[in-house]
Amino acid sequence: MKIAEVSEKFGISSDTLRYYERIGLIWPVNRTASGIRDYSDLDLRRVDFIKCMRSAGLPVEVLIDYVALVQQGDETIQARKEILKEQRALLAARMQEMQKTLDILDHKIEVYENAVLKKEKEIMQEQALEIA
Amino acid sequence: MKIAEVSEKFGISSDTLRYYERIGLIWPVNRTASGIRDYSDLDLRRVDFIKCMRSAGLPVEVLIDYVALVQQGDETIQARKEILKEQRALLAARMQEMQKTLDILDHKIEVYENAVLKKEKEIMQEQALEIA
DNA sequence: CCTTGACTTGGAGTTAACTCCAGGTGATAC
DNA sequence: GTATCACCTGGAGTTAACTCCAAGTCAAGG
Repeated sequence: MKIAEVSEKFGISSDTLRYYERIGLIWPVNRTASGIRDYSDLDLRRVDFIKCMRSAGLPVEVLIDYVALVQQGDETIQARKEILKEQRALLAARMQEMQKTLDILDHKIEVYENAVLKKEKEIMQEQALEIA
Repeated sequence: MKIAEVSEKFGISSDTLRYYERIGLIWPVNRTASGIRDYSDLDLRRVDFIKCMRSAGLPVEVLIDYVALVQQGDETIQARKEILKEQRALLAARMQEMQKTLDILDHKIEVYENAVLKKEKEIMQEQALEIA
């Protein structure tokens, strides 16, 4: 699969895909004889993983470290697990913050809703007075 | 309340508080005769609101627009509600993305956990062989 | 065969959101 | 009263994460 197809498939620009590879966020992708990237199924799964992690806000730097550990083999399993656990905790904390904000937004929207309804009612009564 | 105290209370730097005021993210704060900011209770509630919205990732630019509408009075209630509803939807979508990532992280952590346990077991068996 | 278009690289530019700095003023501690 | 400290402003600098650009190479269509 060529870079433009991968870009299309995941909604990530070709520039970003090359950037990710350059900084070590995804493994080096196989090339055709003329040097053009040819993404394998494994490459696609790696892109998908990084896309998922990035979409949740995990920092690029942390993910680079993680990928480097994966490349170093089985000896780093413990270290990888620790990274994921830490990022999992941070993510859960962010989500809790966001839930708090969501609740406040819902409350404010409801208050505004009531304010709008009240105003409409007043206007209707004014119109009723005009007709009377 | 002086800026350093507000900074302490909310965990927002004085620089950021001044920056927020400068760009219109929070209302102008009352000053003492010599020009020093003196945050009122209302100011504190505004800071708290902005802190909450920012912590959930609502863009500064959107919040500036929202605050400007609040300052324009009751005529803008409908427009304000629309902004909040849109941001609420975006926030919920981000949270869903993050939940997906959280699930994947939990799965991976579990896989790593099992890998670590398996390795420990192998080592124990080796030790048992040595002793035997 | 030649043009068009997708690909390549290294490096520069952009964006959002702060964060820091220099230079200056007023208030407080000793 | 003087030294230190928090505060002020306008503007410059930083950081993360892309995003764009110039200049060059290769492959396929007409």
